Amino acid sequence: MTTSRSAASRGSGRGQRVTIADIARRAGVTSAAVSLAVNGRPGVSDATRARIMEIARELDWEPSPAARALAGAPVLTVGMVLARPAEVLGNEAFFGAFVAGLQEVLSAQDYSLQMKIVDSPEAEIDTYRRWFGQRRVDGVVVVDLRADDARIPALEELGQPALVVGGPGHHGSLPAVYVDDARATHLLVDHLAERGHRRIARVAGTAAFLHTAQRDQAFLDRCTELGIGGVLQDAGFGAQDAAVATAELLASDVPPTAIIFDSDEMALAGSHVLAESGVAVPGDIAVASYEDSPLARTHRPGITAIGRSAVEYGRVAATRLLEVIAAARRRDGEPDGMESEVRALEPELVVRASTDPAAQPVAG
Amino acid sequence: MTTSRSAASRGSGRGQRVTIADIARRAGVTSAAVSLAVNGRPGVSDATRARIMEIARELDWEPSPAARALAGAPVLTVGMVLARPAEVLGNEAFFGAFVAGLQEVLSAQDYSLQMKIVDSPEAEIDTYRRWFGQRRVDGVVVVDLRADDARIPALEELGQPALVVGGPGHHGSLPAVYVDDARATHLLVDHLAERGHRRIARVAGTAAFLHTAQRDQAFLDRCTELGIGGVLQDAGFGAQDAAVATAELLASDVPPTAIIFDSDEMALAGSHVLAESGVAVPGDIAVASYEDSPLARTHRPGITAIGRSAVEYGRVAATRLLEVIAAARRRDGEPDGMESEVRALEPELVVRASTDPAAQPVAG
DNA sequence: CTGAAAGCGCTTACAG
DNA sequence: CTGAAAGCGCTTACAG
Repeated sequence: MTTSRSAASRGSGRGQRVTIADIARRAGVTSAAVSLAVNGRPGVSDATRARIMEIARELDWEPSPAARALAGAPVLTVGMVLARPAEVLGNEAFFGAFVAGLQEVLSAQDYSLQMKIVDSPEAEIDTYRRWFGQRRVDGVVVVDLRADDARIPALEELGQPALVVGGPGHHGSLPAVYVDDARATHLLVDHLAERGHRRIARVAGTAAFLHTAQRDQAFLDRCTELGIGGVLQDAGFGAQDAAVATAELLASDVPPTAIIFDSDEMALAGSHVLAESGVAVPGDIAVASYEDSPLARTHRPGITAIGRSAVEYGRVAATRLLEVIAAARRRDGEPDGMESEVRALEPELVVRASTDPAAQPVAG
Repeated sequence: MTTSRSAASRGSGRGQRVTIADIARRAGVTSAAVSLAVNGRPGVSDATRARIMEIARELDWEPSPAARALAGAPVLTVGMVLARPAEVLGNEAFFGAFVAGLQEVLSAQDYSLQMKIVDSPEAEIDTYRRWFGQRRVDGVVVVDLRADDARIPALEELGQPALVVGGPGHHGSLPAVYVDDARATHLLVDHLAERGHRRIARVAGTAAFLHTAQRDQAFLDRCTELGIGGVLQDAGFGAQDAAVATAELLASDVPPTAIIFDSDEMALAGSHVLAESGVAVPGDIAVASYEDSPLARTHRPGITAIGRSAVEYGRVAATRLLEVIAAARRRDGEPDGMESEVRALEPELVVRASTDPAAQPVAG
């Protein structure tokens, strides 16, 4: 510590940082002019703007996000907090794919995703409060929506940009995007009914989540409408539970002739149980899934599934959240009405051999 | 816009933010004293420190990350950039699990993960440059290590905390954590050899990644040592390619009696092909995987795999990076020697019925 | 269209 | 152990 470098090592970094002051000096203008120029705001002539931009490029200037944030500009970060154990998330195909889709859109707009894992919904709400209090994020995306979710009123009260993934309903006045699960359920049940099934089971995921309840309801309703027997089998979480649920269905007095699973992971696990028990798919029992994946596709027989990818879901969510953030910034506190708009993703059915032997050419 | 709120709406936020100045006023000290107190630094008496902390809590004070960062404190964020398409990432079980593990450790230390998807290694390097230039991150984790990876020298030159996931070798002077792939390969090959296999195939993933090459080498070497026939079959990416590779192996003149796949996704896809072709597992051909997952476990027969979970890998990586960041901060520019230390995760073999019929009780 | 200034909320030497 | 001040790098009214 013999050399003096107090000025450099204090403050923000390595010392040789180039700032708008440097650019201003070179351009013979004030730093305010530089700020206006680089942010594309009116207030400088085209000529000086061009000169300033050129110098900024020459000097390899990078704006300081900290300084910008401190001065009140957006921090270009959106947050997502997950109240589930890491192990569980890691096993969910949905999670990685959804995040990847979010990232793709956010990165393209120079936005970052900030994630945090907590262990309770209370801790999740607390995190939102702190994040917005600290101005750490410009907005948040809320996943794993539940019925009467405590996070919704908390977020409404905070009055900050938030996008709910899930619904419809139970997202209060917040904007939301969701896959139309009722529609997806109809697609699945109708397809099976058309193929002659009269006794269909649904192996359902975690009951706490709203979409699970919605699928349950739609499933039962549709079965009633079509006059076919619908069986509901709860299966908690993941592959293990789905395997158990499938075994239970097999053991019942009158097993179903078709099973719809809540995810590809569950469908695969269930299929393994069927195969092990010598049950032919789809000959004895047909199999379908609410979620598609490469594994569902390469499985033999290929598994009929709802084809809305989680990646696409992530993209739509990110796009919508960015809109909400932009709107909030524009009105700066005044409500605006249209930002609570809800957007639904239309599900599509991908028919494969697990429900239709003709769907998959032998040389596939 | 009739009400005046210029002072409030300018600057950082909603106006009613509580700052260390507010605390200082209430406590009858300067804001400098507050700063020292809340950061646990010496310079204030225990009594005033306690009083300050109490007031901070009462006022519900939250430090401003922007202000801290601008004043030179760590930004409590680590970055990870991925040069792969979102779709590919989304399908990788490894990705989600690894991120979940990272998150778990980082969140506990109040650190955030910042991710970005780019479309080339050059863009990745550029992102590192900008992130550190902007002081957006305190460190980065580098994944998908390649042989002679251009990112390594770039990061070395930047001289900022970085942790390489992968190796050994090819990570230059940077600290690294890796799963010992040579060891994992021995575990797999030896296990198969012990069970009498004399012709083993390896279905390998993307050739560009270092660990693929290392597994190739270790595989060939070990086969030679044990005097058994080793077949290498390249399979590019994911389920589809693995299915094709497996079909090709089946079509060869003398098919192997065992196949080792690079990931659980590939092993599952390959198993589907085997099942479809009427090949008994493990009777005709045994199957093993370098990566475990719930699906590999519930598959029938359960798939023998290397049991080091990606979640755990993420945890170790985060822990190590945090150490490196702390060390860098302590020495403030002076090299320190021990932070380039490399840490290896010891792989474990989980034997299941895909290689050993006795391994899985029928009533599993 | 341009200049000069205040302010965002902290941290960190430097004097007392 | 405590006070007073400078500085981090921006943005945003406000005057000219």
